[in-house]
Amino acid sequence: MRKNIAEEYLETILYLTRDGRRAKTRDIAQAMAIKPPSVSEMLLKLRDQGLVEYAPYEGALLTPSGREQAQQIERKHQLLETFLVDTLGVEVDAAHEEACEMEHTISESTVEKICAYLGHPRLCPDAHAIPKGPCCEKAEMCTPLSEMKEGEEAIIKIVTVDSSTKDYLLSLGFLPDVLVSIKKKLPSNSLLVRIKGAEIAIGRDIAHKILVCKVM
Amino acid sequence: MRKNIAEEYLETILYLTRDGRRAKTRDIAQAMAIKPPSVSEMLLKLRDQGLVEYAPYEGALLTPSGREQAQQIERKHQLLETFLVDTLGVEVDAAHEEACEMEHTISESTVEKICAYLGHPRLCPDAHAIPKGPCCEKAEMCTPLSEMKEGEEAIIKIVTVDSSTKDYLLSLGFLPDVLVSIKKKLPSNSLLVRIKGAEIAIGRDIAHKILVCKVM
DNA sequence: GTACCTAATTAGGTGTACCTAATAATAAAT
DNA sequence: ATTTATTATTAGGTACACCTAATTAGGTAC
Repeated sequence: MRKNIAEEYLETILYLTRDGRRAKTRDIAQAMAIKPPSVSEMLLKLRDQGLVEYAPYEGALLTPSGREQAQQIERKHQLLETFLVDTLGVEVDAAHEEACEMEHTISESTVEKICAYLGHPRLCPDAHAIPKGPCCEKAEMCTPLSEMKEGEEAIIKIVTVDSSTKDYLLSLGFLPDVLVSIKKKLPSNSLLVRIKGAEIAIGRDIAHKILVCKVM
Repeated sequence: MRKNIAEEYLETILYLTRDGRRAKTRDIAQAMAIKPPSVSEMLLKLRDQGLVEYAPYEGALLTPSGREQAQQIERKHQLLETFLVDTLGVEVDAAHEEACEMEHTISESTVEKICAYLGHPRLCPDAHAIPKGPCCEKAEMCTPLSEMKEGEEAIIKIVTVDSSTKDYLLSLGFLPDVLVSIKKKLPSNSLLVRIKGAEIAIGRDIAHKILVCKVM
């Protein structure tokens, strides 16, 4: 079974079962612009894979694992669409079409990076809610380094910056689970921090992208 | 013939003919991890589509139209890879793999937007040169609004900003081919410009993303 | 309860991209 | 020049996702 195709079915079934009812063969076929016999056939395969609950003449339902996969694809779609529209300025309709294709090729770890890049958005350009991902949960337990006050201490948790900045920060010792203390907040909103015994100045923009966990 | 698959063949042939020699069936098969008979078969189809020059036992060569398509995919790949690595901080190897998939799903117009977003980069993270696209040519004939001097006038050409900023600028009349004149350059590098009779302040960051053509 | 209608399934078939095994062409070696 | 090795092609077959046409199941009307 082709991965993209299975994903399309799962997405469609997720959509059609939103109201709690089982998805009918006919409706799945219609939504995917294919004929009902193709659906019957595929539902058997998806059932064998443990992705849908299905018995002939009774429609289909997602199993927990099928639902999880479907939701993950949907989230990929929404984050891609958000990125295309909000960051690149692609038209909403075109972005939707393109996200439909790209959602099957982007990896889990890359969507998480896009999510962080977009600041863990809660809404898609089409106004649908975007479910939280693992990156959102983590980010919620953290505060940007830029919001720390003088004298406070924190543990570095997530650093989401481009690769050259990342290399620079790594060379300074900015790794997850390392302790930093804020020595001074400069008027430009730059920070003077102490890390591994060295005092380092960090610009406002970068400090905003370093998420830390306050130490009480 | 599936689009993605044809594209994979074209890319492979482009790569294998870099040295001027014709691509051998065996080498194409090896590069694509498939068997030679599959290649022979597909080469006939690609020939019928006018994408490759091919005669049995003589290997394959790209036609002008095939070469153009192949180069376009290659450029998509490189820009995606650059984006993944430089902007999102994805590991180089993972980015390469992912770009291999995504290159077939991203549209021409969206790659152009990514290219502009990245500032028309000339090099890929893997050190290969990225060929110029139409957006690069246009951008070369323009200067960022932020580099204009007080008293100068210019025609707006390309505005590459996120969608909310775009809406804001549109409401002010920042459309292509509209004339702006720089009234004052503020110490913060913000600009006071005159557009359609109104005086408007534009921040440094936004001014950098508005490309204009100087009027002498 | 029977007739009827709609929806779903089964049966059988198509096109695509791959495969293996067998055959043919080219290139290299003696 | 003939044999040998390599490479390419042809022939025939598989898996997949779709299709149409025919059949069967389930719900509704009378």
